[in-house]
Amino acid sequence: MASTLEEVARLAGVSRSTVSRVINDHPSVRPETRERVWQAIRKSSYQPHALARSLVTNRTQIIGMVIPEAVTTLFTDPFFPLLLRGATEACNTHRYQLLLSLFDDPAGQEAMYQRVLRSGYLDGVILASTSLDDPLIPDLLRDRIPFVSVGRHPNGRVHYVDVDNVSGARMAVEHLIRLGHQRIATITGRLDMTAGQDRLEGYRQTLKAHRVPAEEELIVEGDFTENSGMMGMQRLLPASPDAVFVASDVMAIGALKVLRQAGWQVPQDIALVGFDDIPIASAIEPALTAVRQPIERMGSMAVEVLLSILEGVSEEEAPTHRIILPAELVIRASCGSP
Amino acid sequence: MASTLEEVARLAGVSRSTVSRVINDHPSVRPETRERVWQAIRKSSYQPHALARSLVTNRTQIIGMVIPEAVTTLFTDPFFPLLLRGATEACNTHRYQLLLSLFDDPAGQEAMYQRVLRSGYLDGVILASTSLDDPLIPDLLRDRIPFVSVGRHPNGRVHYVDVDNVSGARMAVEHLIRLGHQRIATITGRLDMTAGQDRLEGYRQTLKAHRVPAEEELIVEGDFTENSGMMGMQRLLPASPDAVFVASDVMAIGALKVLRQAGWQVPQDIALVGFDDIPIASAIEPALTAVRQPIERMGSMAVEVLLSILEGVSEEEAPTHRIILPAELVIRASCGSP
DNA sequence: TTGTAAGCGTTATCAT
DNA sequence: ATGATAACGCTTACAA
Repeated sequence: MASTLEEVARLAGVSRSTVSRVINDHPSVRPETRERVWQAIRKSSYQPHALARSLVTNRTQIIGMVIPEAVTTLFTDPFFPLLLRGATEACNTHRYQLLLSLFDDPAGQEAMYQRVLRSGYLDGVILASTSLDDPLIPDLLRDRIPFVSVGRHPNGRVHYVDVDNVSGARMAVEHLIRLGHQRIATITGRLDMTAGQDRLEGYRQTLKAHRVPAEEELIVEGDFTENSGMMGMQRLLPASPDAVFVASDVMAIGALKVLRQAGWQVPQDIALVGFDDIPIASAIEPALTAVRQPIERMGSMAVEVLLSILEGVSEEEAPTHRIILPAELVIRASCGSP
Repeated sequence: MASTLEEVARLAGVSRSTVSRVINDHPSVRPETRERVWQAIRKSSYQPHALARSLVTNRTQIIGMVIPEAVTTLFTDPFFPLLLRGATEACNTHRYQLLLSLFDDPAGQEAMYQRVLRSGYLDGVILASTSLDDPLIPDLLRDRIPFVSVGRHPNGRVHYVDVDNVSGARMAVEHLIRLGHQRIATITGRLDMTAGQDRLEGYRQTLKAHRVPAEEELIVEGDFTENSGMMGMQRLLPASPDAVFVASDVMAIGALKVLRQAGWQVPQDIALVGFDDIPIASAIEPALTAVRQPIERMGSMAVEVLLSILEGVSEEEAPTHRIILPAELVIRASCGSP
């Protein structure tokens, strides 16, 4: 069934090398030979053995998508599916494959790193949602494994693709201020991730710019999960904010549940803005005003950037790619109208 | 950096074979030799080259997860992320890797099939949500590529893992009947998939069992997308059903939107039951009563079954694995109470 | 217990 | 333009 170069060669009455040349579109093959070889290839329904090829070319056409341990629980968040879809789309157009690695336990992560990342199976890696202190990044740098991070990273050698979290948060909070809200609270994302930090930063900047005093009791830390959104809202209630900027839609849904239970009306009693604009945002009651990030686009861009690095002519210190995509505010019902 | 067996062997003063034996835990290596070799391995931070190994063992420890073209748009449905999570989990415990293939266009699918499935990169494949007439299944059978389908398939040689769709649907409709509903409609799933067929079958069986006449105007076909749920509900309104069994939660959300717009109260004016019990089901207002399927479990089971096939001693006609996991009815607010 | 050597199916270099 | 032949890094008989 799985025929080899050798058999095709015999069938066509040429040598392995010639068949190989035909397969790889090498110019110096006489047209009639080429045709004869193609016939033999079709006849034997030959398919090159990717492994054997990779062994010599040092290219597998496979890139890894690594999502570290801590976020695995988060996988129900539509963020990852969308990211994946963008990434696979780009892979498809470039005839690359995507190997998905969800690291589940911290112990396994190191083992996985050795086994997968250093095994020669991958041409490069996309890293999603890593925390700032994730050992993966230094490891990858040390081993010179080409990778692109989805999410800003301070290290100057890390290529990344990100959304403009700071200005996204600013747009959200400015919207709330414009609507006349005074006590604007926030439920932050994980603060050991730049996305969490940046969204908080945008929140702070906006309050400052509008001379609204930042009260620490109006800032509670979440971790992007729905549950942390519920806990956060719970802790916020006593401070009686009149608006909350929630750093992710999933957390906003959690917050909404708590508000409903506590008998607060949204947006009458309190306004809510989310971040992400995942599909459910428009399905819930009231429809959620949210900062939209181009998640799919980030996935495909990450792949594009990685491939451009892989095809980089000069191994030597090429510039670090740092791509920031714009965010956008989608206004729905959860903030009411002015 | 990437050292080879050869170098380790030189460092330890033994031959390549011995190092190979140590790496592969072959028993016949003298303990002291083994120790010496391990030291050399650590010292050179040697990592076996997976490709080279695979070339000779004919095993890559990679399995593919294939999601055909038509469903790619569906990828925002939490079904797939959950399935993926289950699958990766099982892969992690068995030290396998998962290669994700989303086929985006029908044209590309054939090319992809040749390139990926027949290239020798995969030990086996998990197939998700294929339609009955997808050419992939006959192709895989012909090429004797080991695979497991997530979702029942009538071909007797297809191994599969599925949820008990018929009895799940029965539970849903029986619940509605128990609550006194008379005009029970259904928005079906894609009828070119067994999941869609089976859920409709369960609906029909139950009506029959309870001597409720099946009116064809109460049956509309959907395709599992939210949009088809909206369209389906739209078409159902004139028939004024007092309950709807919707074959997926995502469609139920679409139906809910239409009902809201039309001014129908759920559950006062009409009851709604979904299928899947994805996380949002409990987040929306009113919380959705739904048939729960163990999606993650299906993902991990599919992997387990595939691996058991791969490790199957006798290539010869082993029995076809057909695993049906139980469904469960989760009662919430969308049907009201008796 | 250990080493030698023959592959695995390609690509790539060098003659011809 | 084509064909030998040597890698690529590993496993695995077969010998010793």
